[in-house]
Amino acid sequence: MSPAAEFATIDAVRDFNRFYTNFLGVLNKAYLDSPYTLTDARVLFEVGFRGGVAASALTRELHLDPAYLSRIVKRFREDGLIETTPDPTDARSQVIKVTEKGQVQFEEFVRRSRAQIAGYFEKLAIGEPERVVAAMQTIKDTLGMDRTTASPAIIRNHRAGDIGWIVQSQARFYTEEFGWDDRFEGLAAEVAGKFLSNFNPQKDRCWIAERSGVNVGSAIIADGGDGVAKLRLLYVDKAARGLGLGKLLVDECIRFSRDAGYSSLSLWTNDILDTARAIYVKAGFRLTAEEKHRMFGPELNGQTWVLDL
Amino acid sequence: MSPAAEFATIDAVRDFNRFYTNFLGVLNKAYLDSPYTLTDARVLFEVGFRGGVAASALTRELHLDPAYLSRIVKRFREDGLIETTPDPTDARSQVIKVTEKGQVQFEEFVRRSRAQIAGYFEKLAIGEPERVVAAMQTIKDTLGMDRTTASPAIIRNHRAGDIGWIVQSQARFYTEEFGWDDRFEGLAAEVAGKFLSNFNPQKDRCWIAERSGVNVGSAIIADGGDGVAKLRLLYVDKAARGLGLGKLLVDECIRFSRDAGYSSLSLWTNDILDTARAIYVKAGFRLTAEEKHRMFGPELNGQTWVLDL
DNA sequence: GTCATTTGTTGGACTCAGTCAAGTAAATTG
DNA sequence: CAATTTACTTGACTGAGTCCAACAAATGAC
Repeated sequence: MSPAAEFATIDAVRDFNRFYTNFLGVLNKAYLDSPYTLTDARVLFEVGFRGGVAASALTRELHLDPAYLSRIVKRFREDGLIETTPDPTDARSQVIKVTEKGQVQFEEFVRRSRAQIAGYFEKLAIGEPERVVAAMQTIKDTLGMDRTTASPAIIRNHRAGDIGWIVQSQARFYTEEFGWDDRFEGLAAEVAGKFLSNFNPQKDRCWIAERSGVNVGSAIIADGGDGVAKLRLLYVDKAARGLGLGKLLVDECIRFSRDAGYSSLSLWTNDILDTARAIYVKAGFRLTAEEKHRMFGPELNGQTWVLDL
Repeated sequence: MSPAAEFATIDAVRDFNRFYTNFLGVLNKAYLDSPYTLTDARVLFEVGFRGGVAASALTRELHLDPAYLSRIVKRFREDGLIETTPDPTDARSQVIKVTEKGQVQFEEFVRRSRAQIAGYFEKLAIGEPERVVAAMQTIKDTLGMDRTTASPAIIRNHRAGDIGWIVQSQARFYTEEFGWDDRFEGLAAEVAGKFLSNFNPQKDRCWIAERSGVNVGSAIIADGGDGVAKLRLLYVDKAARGLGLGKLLVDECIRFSRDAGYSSLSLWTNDILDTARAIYVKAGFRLTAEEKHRMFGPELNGQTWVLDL
């Protein structure tokens, strides 16, 4: 970073810190009408979340004074929220766990905290919460020291709005990356719309890859007739590349197609999409047809791949 | 947001809050080896940044107790960091300003704070600081928006991904609000897809209402044949209701349809959508047909409205 | 086996941040 | 003009959190 840019960047961070200090201050009022303080809640949360922590780990994790923590632990033990047992591997240390009563209190904290945030998010436009979460993820992943603990992705079936999301994200990506025009989005929307309109749970399926509530990938299996399943709209967002999500989605598609009784699985793609092609090849697909076209503006090499099930 | 998606999103926010509380805790140690506290710094910063503030403004801005602030101001005055002069327009109030000495201390605070953050940023890869700052901007703009003084909405033509956004936002809204099923999203996607596939700039148009980079509304005019324009997919997001965007979009539709040489403008809607209907009535549309249907699950009253141009 | 280190616990003094109540003086409202 | 509200000030107080010192017991390093 150049020094000039540095000041602007740093002051932007300082500005954000002032803003977020305020924001957190408002949120933390949630604990006001309980007999516990914010620090109490943080300790109980940490103990409840992991299960069986040493006091020394807590002081490091939460940046608390050992003396202070010791007193909090003592109070919690007297209140019956946690119990401590000596650590068998290190007799100096002790293992701290929540009791059932502690678990109840812990869940109460979680409930309150969630309600607070939900109150804020209610006022937001569709898609805004996801943008915020994605931004938070970016900050945490970048500033957080240990890079290994990025939150994992899950794969689930589609819900309301997901089809629209698929169209939107693919259209943006192919337009920005390859300069495809409107017609691609039109085709994607039509394909996706027909998929939903003719949806048959036995023969059709849509998978969404999601990470901390944000959609990051998709794949669709639709009935192509004559025992052929069509794999469509495979996509993994830039933010989630390199995690093997593409392969996971394709595997899911193959398994489902087999179980649904299809005899083969077919897909249409364009040869510029290298990573996707690599996944198809690895999964055993073979190229059955190829033709140049200009369906979306630039000249492209359309390819049909087939896998016998 | 659906409740299921909500938990993942909210817990991601809670996770970030825990992380950032820690991060801020570390940063705020910057004031430790100065004779001033974090609150002192906040006060001096606010006074230094604006110049000539009333005490009451400070209490509001920094969420401080008047008594508490009064003492801080007193101490600062004794230390020669600030000076207070009576407000000529209101003798109860006083104007607080930094002295030269105060300015020096203020700059020292800024320097320290910057050094702290710079220390963190030194370890980052090229481009990462910018990503972090952009993410912070997103969070601040989304959460911190004082929605009353919010940046105004603009209306523009569609871009890549907007059609997908329309499908997504409408599907989510009608599913959550009225319990409509998948078939609505399917129909919306097909309609929107056909619109793009057959797009004719002379006869078709799509408007997007946007506020600080976020889509908040939409409307489409498509050629219905026989000189009839079809108004479709009118939508204003929850976050932007009450700003008259719906009317603005409909007006835009009417003007375009007239200019494009259509003889009438027709639209299909459902009677439960009260605010939309009010807009149509006001614009001069008249109800020409009505029929009960169950296209999207619950029983609905479909209505066709027409405006002669 | 000794010595330094780590993991806790306890006591006491202290500061910071904030609350509460009461009071003064000016401004605003009816 | 009286009553209420607003802008501060002061005193008395509290509870959260920090700092320091001392201590016990176990562990690790050499």
